[in-house]
Amino acid sequence: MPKRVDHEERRRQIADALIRTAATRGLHATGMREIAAEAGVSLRLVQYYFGTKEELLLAAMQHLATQFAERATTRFRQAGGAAGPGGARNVVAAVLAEALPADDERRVFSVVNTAYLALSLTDPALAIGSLVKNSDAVTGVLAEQLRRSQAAGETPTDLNPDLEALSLLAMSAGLATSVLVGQSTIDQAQAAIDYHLHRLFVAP
Amino acid sequence: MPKRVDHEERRRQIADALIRTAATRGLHATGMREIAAEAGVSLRLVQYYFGTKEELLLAAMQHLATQFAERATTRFRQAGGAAGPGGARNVVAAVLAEALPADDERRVFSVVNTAYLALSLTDPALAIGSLVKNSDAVTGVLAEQLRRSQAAGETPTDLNPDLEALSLLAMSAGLATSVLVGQSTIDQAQAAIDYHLHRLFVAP
DNA sequence: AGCTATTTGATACGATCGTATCATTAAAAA
DNA sequence: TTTTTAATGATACGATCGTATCAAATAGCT
Repeated sequence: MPKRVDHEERRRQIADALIRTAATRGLHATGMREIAAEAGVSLRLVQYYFGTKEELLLAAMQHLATQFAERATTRFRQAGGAAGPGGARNVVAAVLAEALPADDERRVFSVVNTAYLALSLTDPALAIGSLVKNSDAVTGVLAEQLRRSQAAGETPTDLNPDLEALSLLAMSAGLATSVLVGQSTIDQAQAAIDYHLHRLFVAP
Repeated sequence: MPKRVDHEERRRQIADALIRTAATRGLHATGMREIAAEAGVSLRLVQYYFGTKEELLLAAMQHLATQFAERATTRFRQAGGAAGPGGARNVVAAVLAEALPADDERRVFSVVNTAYLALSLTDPALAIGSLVKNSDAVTGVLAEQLRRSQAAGETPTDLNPDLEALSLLAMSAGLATSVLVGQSTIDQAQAAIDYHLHRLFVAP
């Protein structure tokens, strides 16, 4: 038997290289040769693991969504999880804050995610699939947490969980791009999120 | 004296063609030849009015920002303007609703605007200039209107005008992209805006 | 050692892109 | 009618891109 290599690991490595270069040179301007150089492999190998560039783009998009989901999960677990009093606030705060480009890692995500978003609006082959499904699920989670918090008496009952969830997620996404273009600072964006958290969650 | 032509008009015409094709085929995928065909002129003429493609891209971005500002102005004037009771609400509602892709015209703006946003994040030559300045000015207007409404007793004094203005604009932008990707409908996005307007403006 | 999966190398092809360069025509104002 | 500007036409150039195609070399597992 010959050399054995984890194909998924290699694909992740190459996809990471794409994401990295796309964050600095732009997604559309990132070519196969540049990706190979960034990944430290040959152009031929990129073709070996991804037959076509479209396949690579799709895999990288999926990878980006997965990474984001993992980071969000980690963050809200570190915040104490969803159980017990104030748990709902932890979940909401974690999801909203995770979308902000607070450090280099998250900035890369925001930039490339925006690039994929723009690209998918006109390229039906990309179909945005992963990203939308992700956001859709998150919206449901937020609404559910708000309802749970309302039942626990920690959130005013006169607010609409569904509309709040939708607008909160839209707001965090909008704040992220606001920071990216330099219109507002990270602190301002975080302050806006905290401001709304204060409005949504009262003392238990 | 020879034939006289309004150069600015011609430039607008070509820039419009760029915006139109960019909304359907993508900004990066839109070539000079395609723009010329869409504008109904020769490729040579596009080169005549715009020496380089970068110049054309910048002019079209400026044009896009101008069109948006004009539409927003028209809308809030039709809503009764800023004077008198409830005027602040008119201004805020107009600005927020204008950002939503409610019809084809606004959808084109949202799509191309998103494309420019993504492009400017990695292309320093574009520098996003027009768009950011626009959003920055709008944020100031919103905050000012909220303060005025607070002074008139039509808005709760315990809310923060600056943070509200920043998050409202971020929210409308986020809602716009949410509609674009099909995650939510126009009605849901408008409902979210109305929901927050109800929270911000009470009976006089 | 031998088989096999992995990886690299060196190109080359066709297409498309932005840009440049010739020349010519159309038309309106003087 | 002359003059000047607007506009078109037909290409052509160099570059870059995704992709394909030849081949060879490397290295682990049995």
